[in-house]
Amino acid sequence: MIDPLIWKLEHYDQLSSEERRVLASAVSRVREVRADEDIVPEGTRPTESSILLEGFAARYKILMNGRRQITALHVIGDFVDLHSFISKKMDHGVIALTSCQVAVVPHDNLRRISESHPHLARLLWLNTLVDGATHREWLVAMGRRPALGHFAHLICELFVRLEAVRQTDGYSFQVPVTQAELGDTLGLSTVHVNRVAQELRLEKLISWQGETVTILDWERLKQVADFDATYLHFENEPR
Amino acid sequence: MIDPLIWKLEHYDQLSSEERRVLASAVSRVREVRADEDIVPEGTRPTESSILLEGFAARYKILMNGRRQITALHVIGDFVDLHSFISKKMDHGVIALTSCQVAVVPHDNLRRISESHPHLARLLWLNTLVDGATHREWLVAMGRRPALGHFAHLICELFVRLEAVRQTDGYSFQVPVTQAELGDTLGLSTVHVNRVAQELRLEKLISWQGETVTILDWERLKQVADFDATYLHFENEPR
DNA sequence: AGCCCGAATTCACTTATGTTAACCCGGAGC
DNA sequence: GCTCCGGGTTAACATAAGTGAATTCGGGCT
Repeated sequence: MIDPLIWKLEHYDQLSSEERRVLASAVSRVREVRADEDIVPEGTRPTESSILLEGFAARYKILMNGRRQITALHVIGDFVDLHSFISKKMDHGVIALTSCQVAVVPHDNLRRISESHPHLARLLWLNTLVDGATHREWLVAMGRRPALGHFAHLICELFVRLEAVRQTDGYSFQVPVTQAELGDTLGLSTVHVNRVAQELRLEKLISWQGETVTILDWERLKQVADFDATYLHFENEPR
Repeated sequence: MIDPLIWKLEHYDQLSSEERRVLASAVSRVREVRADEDIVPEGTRPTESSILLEGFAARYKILMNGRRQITALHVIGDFVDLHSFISKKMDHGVIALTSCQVAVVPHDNLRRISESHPHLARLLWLNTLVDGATHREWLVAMGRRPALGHFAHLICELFVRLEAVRQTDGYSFQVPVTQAELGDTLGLSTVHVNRVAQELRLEKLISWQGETVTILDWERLKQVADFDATYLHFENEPR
């Protein structure tokens, strides 16, 4: 059931069958969340963490002036709020962008893992570190890349991440995210997201029909995005 | 010697004297780094991590077009590359903004801590989680706050973080960072940093003479910045 | 006291992106 | 087949922030 997470962790390092078993048995139940509902609301103190099994989710923060910034997009296999196991209080919300299915892992089970399976614990730690590295990459994109490069970078990242959890079909994959949500993600207005999306299509870098994105020219897209996947740390090595 | 780090961790949770001892004895040596030199270069695979004992440092990334984005500012007591213990390869550089003194902790020692002192390991994990939460806060500021609020937010954050490691004097503290470096931090041009800094002074929110910043009106500054320190997780509780 | 040099400041001008408001399109439901 | 509605698209205009270059400031050195 949590195979996508296992696939992702196995991109980082070898997992023993014992570790796979421990991880799978840490799940207590599965929960359904409807689109546009919070998977984890800001300000709460969860006693369990959630692994996304199906759907798309986003971490976000709402400002006083009502504007929203999405700080992370989550796909199948992502542990969307693993950090709450240690940081305790949610300083942001996690919302379901589509209807979602999540596997729930009680913090007590995570604690047991951290006490008795240090290597697995380190891989979970790494999982949160990659979230952090991704935040940094987004900061760079937001601060120093033009809108076109920023958008292209996001597409490159989604492609590589979705490929790792077997959610791509050649160069095509599903991105069930509206342009308004993309605006909140990229820090742009909806109108400008539309302009930039059109330029990417005009340049024959991608096609985007409905929810299906297809990368038409991976090399040139990477170049426009100045994309380097190092930060995702998908390199299997002893950790 | 690593008291500032201990102070910070003790803001998160109680440390046992054994844990303090283990942490202190994990340090193998102290290193000096001159201003503008890398403490940890991008692309390397460190075998040890660094705790900042003296000075100011920054994590950064240089783009193909030569532009730079600073993704984190580090102050005394910060573990600037703890993540390299697990992620192995540096996907960004860490530069000394002033001359710096750093305590060096071999990864072998960190591994031993992760095997034998799970609670301490969780606090180190938390240390990296707060880095991540800070990245998110910066993303929000960068994407959805006007330059003035963004700048104000950074000052609020530095004040709270410096206070935790006893580097403030009332509402005054040292920020040895040029306006050009602030531009790379905030994602703004040097000229605009200057304009915004002047507005903050004009509004009597802060004074900034040489390297000394003084907050003149904390309440109003927080309000302009829409600042909420929750994300720093300085709340002592069992982790 | 005079000189240097990096940093801060100012100025004039450009541009990327935001805003507001229509308008259009396609699929879900009747 | 018609209507509704959320999303996508366009257009006209406004503005925050960038650019390039000159000027000033201030602390360290001679």
